[in-house]
Amino acid sequence: MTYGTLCQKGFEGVSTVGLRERKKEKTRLAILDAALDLFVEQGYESTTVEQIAGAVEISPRTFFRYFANKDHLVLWFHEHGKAIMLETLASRPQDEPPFTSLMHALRAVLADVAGSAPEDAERFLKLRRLMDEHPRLVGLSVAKGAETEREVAEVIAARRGVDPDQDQLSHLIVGFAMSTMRVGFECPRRDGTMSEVTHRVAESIELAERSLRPGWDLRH
Amino acid sequence: MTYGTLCQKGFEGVSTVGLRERKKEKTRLAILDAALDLFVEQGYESTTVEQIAGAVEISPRTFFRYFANKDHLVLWFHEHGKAIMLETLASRPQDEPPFTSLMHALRAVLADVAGSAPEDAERFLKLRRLMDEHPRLVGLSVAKGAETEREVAEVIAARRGVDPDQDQLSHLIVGFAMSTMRVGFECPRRDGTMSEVTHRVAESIELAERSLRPGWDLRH
DNA sequence: GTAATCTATGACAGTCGATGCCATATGACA
DNA sequence: TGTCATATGGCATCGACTGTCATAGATTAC
Repeated sequence: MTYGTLCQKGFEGVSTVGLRERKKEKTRLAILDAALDLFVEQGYESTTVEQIAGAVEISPRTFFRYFANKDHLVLWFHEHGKAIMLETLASRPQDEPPFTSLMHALRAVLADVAGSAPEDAERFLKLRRLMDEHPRLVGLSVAKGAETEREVAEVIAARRGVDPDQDQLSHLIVGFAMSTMRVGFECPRRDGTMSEVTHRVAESIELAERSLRPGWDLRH
Repeated sequence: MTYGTLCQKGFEGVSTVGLRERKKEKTRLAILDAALDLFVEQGYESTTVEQIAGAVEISPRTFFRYFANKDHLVLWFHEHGKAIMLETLASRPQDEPPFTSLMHALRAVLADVAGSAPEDAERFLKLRRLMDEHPRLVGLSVAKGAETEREVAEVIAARRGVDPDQDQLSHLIVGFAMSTMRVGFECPRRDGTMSEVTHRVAESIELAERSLRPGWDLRH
């Protein structure tokens, strides 16, 4: 599975997908690209939905049928990352130490991003540059990440056989894992290429693993 | 220093503060309390600024002179927490391991909240219950926390004598510390008393310290 | 192929959060 | 008391959304 999967909804053949569906996905990406370009040009706040809609020649009302709100343009790729994370997690052996599984999930997300189609990679990097200049977007992103964190914590708690509302360690494990992820993806500021991202994430994973006591995530 | 400090701006005597200042702080708290009650009653989203303003008999325009926006009602106590955190951090010896200093800062925030005046404690607990029911508010809170995290990371990097844009470990240290904080403060769901919060935060600090390798935050 | 049907879109009106501007009221201070 | 600073309210306006309805175009049934 690659980063572009979300945009294509599988390959069951044209007949299943239909003209309608394909056109919708094309429009969605057109909106996304137009918006990102406008954001880079004139900033996030000062770009209006009306402008974005105008750039792709749809009505503002239609814009909101593709993206629930303006923020979703920026948070959109999170959905995909979350999906990969949960899938990977489900595929790991139940008796693997949770943090190890989470690092595998993180690597899977990274591999997916790094291996995505050029246009998708472009979008990803553009978004990342955008966040560098707009702290508010980082906030949005982190908040979305916290949502994922909550979900993942439930999975981890279930796997450890404890009640997520009682067990702090499950939350701590996931919290540390998400911190590792954020540090890897967010702390850039050099050339901003995909290979840099890959390198940085690998580095932060290594750092985290070296920092934790062996077996810390196995206690009850 | 107690949690209420922000609401009173010191004790240099009435003459320095003046009627104006005192009235303003009284109004600010009145708005806050009215808003929290309305939020509990009818939810965050469905409470309008007009209603809040009406409840304290001010104009909506004036509301925005006390709180930059509706979200600030909820994020307000973060400012205070951040201030304590940075103060505590500054007061710790430069050669103390960074994570240890951060845990001291966390304990200071906790002590402040726990030792605040009854009305302030009430506000804090009410807010916390509110967040339990409104995921969006948790998101706001986390986003605000991310901002703090960034600032704190700069302090830690400076202290370690490294460039914050180059050194991932500084970010990881602060990320782990903030995760510990969130786990302690956010994972509640029992009686919702202040003593429970105290207990939970202490627990998460202990858990974090036990999980990390001694000296992990000293490497370069 | 035509009719019935489903659905994506646009237009419009309306709500709410937020901001700038100006007039006025009220505390501060000499 | 009079002057000055500032807190407030009212108004106009913008921009993000949302509900509703009519319509055009795609899909399916016959």
